[in-house]
Amino acid sequence: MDSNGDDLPKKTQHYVSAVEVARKAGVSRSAVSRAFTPGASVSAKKREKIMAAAEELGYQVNDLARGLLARTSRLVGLVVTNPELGYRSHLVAALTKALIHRGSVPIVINTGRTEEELVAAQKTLFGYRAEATIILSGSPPSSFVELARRNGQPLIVLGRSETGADDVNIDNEGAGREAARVFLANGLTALGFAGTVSRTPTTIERENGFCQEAAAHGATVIMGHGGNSDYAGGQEAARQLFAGSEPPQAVFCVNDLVAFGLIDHVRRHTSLRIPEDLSVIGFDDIPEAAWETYNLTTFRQDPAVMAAHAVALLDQRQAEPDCPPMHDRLNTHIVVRGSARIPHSFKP
Amino acid sequence: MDSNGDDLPKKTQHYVSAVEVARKAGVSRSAVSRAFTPGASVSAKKREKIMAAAEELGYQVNDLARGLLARTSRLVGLVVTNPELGYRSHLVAALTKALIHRGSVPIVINTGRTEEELVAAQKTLFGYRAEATIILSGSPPSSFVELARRNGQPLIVLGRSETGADDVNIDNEGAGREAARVFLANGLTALGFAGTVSRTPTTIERENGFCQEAAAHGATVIMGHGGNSDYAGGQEAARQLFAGSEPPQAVFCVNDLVAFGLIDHVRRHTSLRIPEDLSVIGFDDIPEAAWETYNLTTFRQDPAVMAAHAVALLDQRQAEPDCPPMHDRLNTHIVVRGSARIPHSFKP
DNA sequence: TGCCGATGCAGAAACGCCTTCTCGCCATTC
DNA sequence: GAATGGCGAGAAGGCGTTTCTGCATCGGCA
Repeated sequence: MDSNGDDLPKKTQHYVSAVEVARKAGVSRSAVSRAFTPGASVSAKKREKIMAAAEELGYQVNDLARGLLARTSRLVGLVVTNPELGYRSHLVAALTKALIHRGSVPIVINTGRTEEELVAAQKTLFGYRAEATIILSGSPPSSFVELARRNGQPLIVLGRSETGADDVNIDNEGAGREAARVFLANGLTALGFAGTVSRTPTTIERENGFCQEAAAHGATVIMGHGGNSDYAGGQEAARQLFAGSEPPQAVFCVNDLVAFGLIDHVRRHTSLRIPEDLSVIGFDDIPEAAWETYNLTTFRQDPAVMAAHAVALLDQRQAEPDCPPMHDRLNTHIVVRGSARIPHSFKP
Repeated sequence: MDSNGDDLPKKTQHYVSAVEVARKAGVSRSAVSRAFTPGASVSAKKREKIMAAAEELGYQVNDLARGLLARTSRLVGLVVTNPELGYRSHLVAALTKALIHRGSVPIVINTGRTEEELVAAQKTLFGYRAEATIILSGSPPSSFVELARRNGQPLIVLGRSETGADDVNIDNEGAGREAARVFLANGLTALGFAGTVSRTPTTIERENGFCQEAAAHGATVIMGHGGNSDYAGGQEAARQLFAGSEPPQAVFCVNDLVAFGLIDHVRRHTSLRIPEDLSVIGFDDIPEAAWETYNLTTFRQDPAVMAAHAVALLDQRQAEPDCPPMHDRLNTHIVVRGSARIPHSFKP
């Protein structure tokens, strides 16, 4: 028992530092440091003694100091808007998990997608010398990309390309085309697309693929655009699509949430049965898509896979800081459930 | 134009430091520091000049160094399991938003709820000298609470009391009682409770309140327990509840996801109509509860309010580091929709 | 048995970057 | 001419890492 004994715990209102551990273990400050650095030259006996002292004192290496010297921390920033919404909540969960598994520490900047807000987020992350920034929503302006490059901070953008940064994407256009093909192979030619007014590159690609493939086969596509790409947006799109005298026989929805809103609207306000009178295909395959009510045919976009690729891209970028922007494009595959008639001839 | 001119951007593979800003602005190092500290004695003109230089160079104060000196960072840790699931995704979103609004920077530790995992999360957060830790899932062991106290790091636990730390809670038991009262006032006496095998304090309180109130009025409650408190768990609970010859007339579900699973199971596998033959009440009021398919009567637990209270508690704790553990108990209120028959006499 | 060189380990010192404090100086201002 | 406010210079402090140097120990060889 030494002087800072157990009977005075109140006084210890601060973190213990390496000097205290050194004193307790009867070694030098640097020995403590070495004990915590893998591969450093310390004898096993001494390391053990130091670790015991550290454990007893509740010592924890100060990552702030460590990062100061290393000029980088293990913090990784995730910049995201509405992280609670649909697919994004799963992506955030998968990314935080993957990053922690990697030994990094995820910071989640929940903010808008305007340029100002993105720049503010970047400043915060620079301030903590974040190891990297991953952008899940919105498109970084080129100044953003440039500044990250200048500071040597990897920047990964999900769901956008052409930003000048590394990105992970999926084949939205291909999926859109495939959705059209599923409908067409069933003989359905009156098609609909349920999207949103505020179009993002992602949704535009899905729309383009779908419309192009439909046009190529002489099918017509009528468009419905809700306010947001969520449940209410789906209802609104449905209202538009099914208001006219010639409603579509099949609708491709920009994501699952929109599909749910659309389906519920159709069930309540029309007599159409799904999938007999109306085929619906969604996008994302969030867990709700498998719920019995919806039983939605949709395109699977596995958040864990996306997260793994983002992390892999980060590793690569750190290995080669100066190589040109890398682009990773993932494939999606359709998950067949009951909301769309699927032709026998069709192989996903 | 000085020597590190614009024609050699490649060389700037590092963060610019305060000395460089000082040199560029033609002022002293300390002036730069003063310019970035609110309330320090700098003339407006000089500050402006410094800010301009900082802007041009892309300078950002190193929060690692700042935190090292201050012995604390502005990082706040959120420890959470399955942050993508139901109510929790909304809570995480609300907390990150509230914290950022406050000027803090949220770290999200997505991990299990075992003691080991919680302790590992704590170590990480100590390492970065986090301003505070907020636990959303699981119960911190007493060593955890003690260590946080010793290190002077505020610790806030959501949804658990009796941990020795500050906590924010809701009146689960009262809500359970109210659910029972709604059913009873309708003359429904064959009641059911849909919960999970792995019981948490939160769910136990809801269950207790419900069962006690029912028992006090001579009603019987049969229990269904799914594996997890999610959709599949709700289906499983429904299977148990509706297997016997005397199914319940009304079921209180431990949360909305369970209610959805239960409702879907009932619709598919029984002929019972909701709410004519079966009343269902959920808990949380996540957005899906308002979807037309479910139109679920449920208890509202506003994530933004919960987050605001958590942040307020944090402010209070920082103002008075040594006051005894604080407990904040929020009320819930029932949101009446169509899944349960509501008696005319009933006032929420 | 005694000595040399090699080896491994420990301690001292410097470094990273910012904040804060103390002085001392200069230019205003009354 | 004295008082004030702004500013520069310099140094300390916070904490861990890394490099350098010195010392002890050990193996090997004569």
